[in-house]
Amino acid sequence: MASNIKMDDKDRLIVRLLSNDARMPVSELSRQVGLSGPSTSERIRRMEAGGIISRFTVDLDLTALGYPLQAIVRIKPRPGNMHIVEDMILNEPGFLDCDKVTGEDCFVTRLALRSIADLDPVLLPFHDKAETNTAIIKSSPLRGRMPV
Amino acid sequence: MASNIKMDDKDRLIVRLLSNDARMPVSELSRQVGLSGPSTSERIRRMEAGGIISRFTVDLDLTALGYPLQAIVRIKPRPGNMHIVEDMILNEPGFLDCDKVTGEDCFVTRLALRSIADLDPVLLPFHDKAETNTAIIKSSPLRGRMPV
DNA sequence: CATGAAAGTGTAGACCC
DNA sequence: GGGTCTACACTTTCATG
Repeated sequence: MASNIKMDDKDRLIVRLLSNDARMPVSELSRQVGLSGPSTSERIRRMEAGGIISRFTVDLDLTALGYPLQAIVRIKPRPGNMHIVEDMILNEPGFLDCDKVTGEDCFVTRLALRSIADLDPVLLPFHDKAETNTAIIKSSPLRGRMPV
Repeated sequence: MASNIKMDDKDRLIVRLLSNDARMPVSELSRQVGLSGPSTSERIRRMEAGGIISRFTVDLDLTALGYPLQAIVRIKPRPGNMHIVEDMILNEPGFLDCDKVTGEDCFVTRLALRSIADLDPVLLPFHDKAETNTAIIKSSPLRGRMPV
């Protein structure tokens, strides 16, 4: 297990700057943080090795990609259908997130759609193996924030 | 609204490579895509301008940051408390996502916790303004996938 | 979309506190 | 142990075909 790496304020600033622009050059990062280039590189490398930074990636705009609609779908498999339902979720590319949770529902998922007409066809195969509850997302006041 | 940019296979490959490592140099990207450096840079710029790429960022590991627990919390404000409840969510740093949805619940949120003991104190202030329903996340078979 | 020169950037080794 | 400095190799950018 990743032994808990300790972060100081400079580490936190580096992470915050990289969150806004992961391609920011080390030279500019170091300027804003107040360290030399090599020190800044070394801190980034340590945070990657320590597992704090799991990867550098891009945020894609689903609307621009042709998926202007999203829904939260809670899925409760009927007895004996747990694994098959999980596989069905993983194999339907529209599902973006899937969390296995305690409580009444078993899966809470996020589904991307090209149009509302696509909702029924996507959920239809589930209806003999699970109960589903769908809520269309009207807006997302908060996405992907990190705790301070 | 972002006029729908058309992407070809090379664009999709660029995006896929950048998703795995947003700091990959353009030189290596261009090698793998089979284009010159400037052409590759230009495609990245176009996808940023067209809104397909909303930003370059880092994925942080919440467990390594000291938040090993997450929960899905559905929040249904009592009449008249809609805006106050939304503000309370935005002002509690533990909430990572908040979606406003149709249906019975109004907000579906994702909450990060340092320990299970922190759940009650975080939700306590909501109890006179909303009904909440909490499901602890046992595992996340799928996080942040993009539709093919 | 590719090429080539100029400017900028990252990395490694030696050194310091 | 962590930080800095310098120099060299690599990368990006811009103008041009």
